[in-house]
Amino acid sequence: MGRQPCCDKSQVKRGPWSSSEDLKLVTFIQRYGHDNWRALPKQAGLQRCGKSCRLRWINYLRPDVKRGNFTEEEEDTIMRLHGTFGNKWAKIASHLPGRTDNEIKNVWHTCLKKKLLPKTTSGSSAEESNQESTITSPTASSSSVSNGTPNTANSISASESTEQEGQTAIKPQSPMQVEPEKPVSMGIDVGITEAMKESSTSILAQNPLNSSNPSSELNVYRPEEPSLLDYMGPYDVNNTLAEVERPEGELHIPSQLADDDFWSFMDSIESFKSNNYSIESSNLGGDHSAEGADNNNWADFLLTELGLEGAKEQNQGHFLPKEELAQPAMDSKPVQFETTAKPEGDGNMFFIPTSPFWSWPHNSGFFLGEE
DNA sequence: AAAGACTTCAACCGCGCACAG
DNA sequence: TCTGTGCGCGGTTGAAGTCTT
Repeated sequence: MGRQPCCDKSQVKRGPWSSSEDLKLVTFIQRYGHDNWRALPKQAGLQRCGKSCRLRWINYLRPDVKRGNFTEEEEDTIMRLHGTFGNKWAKIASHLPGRTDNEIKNVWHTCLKKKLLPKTTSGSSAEESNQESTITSPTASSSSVSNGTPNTANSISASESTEQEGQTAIKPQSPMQVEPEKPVSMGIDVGITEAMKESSTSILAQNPLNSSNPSSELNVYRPEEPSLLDYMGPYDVNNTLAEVERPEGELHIPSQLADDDFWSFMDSIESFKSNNYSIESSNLGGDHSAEGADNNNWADFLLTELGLEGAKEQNQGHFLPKEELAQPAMDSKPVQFETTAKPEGDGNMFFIPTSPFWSWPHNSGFFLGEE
């Protein structure tokens, strides 16, 4: 009797994940964790199988997952560890914080294997067969370590190897082990172009908030330019608002944020909408002022500032998908604004919406443009 | 400019292992 | 000890992107 499939294939969606599905998954896991992958899709309202959710989370959505090209150091480490462990990708990944086994496996097959070949001219066939043998025979790799093959990749110390067996290597931190009150940096970037990812640098390292945040050492992806997605402050899963310093100056809104899910999320935050604040702003020659009940729809306000006020109505009550909005220019559009009043609390403080998915700049909560 | 070849990588699949009952 | 269930791992696939002709 064969093994039962993990789920009813006819009932689940397959293929690439949409930003909407990502949003659902991340939001759910941030709030409730992932104790039971099998039950998670149903609870989160996803038409996916649990396995698919797990894979998506681990390989892509997890906050500490590091994206972008592998450094030379990382590549060296992979080659060295591969010589020791063979195709034990998960074990190799445990040595590379923020990197997933899948990613390492891919980079091995696409780049590193080729790099290794030119080095092994006369003995290339033996080297190759040795490596490939690890695919079908897990023990083959360990024997290759002990057989004295003059392979620099085998130079990992015995103690290190043993240590790995005990799983004491750096482990990616489970999101639900993160206290909600602690600063959480998110590498999620729905709506951000691949080009931005490619040019990404570690703004994280420059952020003083991160020096006290151990998890931030994982060097997650950050866009080169600080943006609305670059929020580094504390994220409270139980409260979708974060209190930040009163924003003044330019609010840069990347066009990539013109995403259906983002705007829906912004509009969904009742507590934010009910805050009685007023904003005076000007953009593209037009002056707008917004005050409390007169403009308690944050998404509409921002769309107005972006000159996209008609977008929602044009699409049967929904905002246009990002594919249509995020063109022609992908640059940030600055919105000049100044808050003038806030009835409650410290006058220098201001509430901004937060989410596990959509984030805001660190420091004042907004990216302040040049004077 | 178009077509085909090649590369990349996200996602899928099946199996083995661990664990609870 | 046996059996069922869920998770994690490693191999593979295929769509999309890039390069070459």
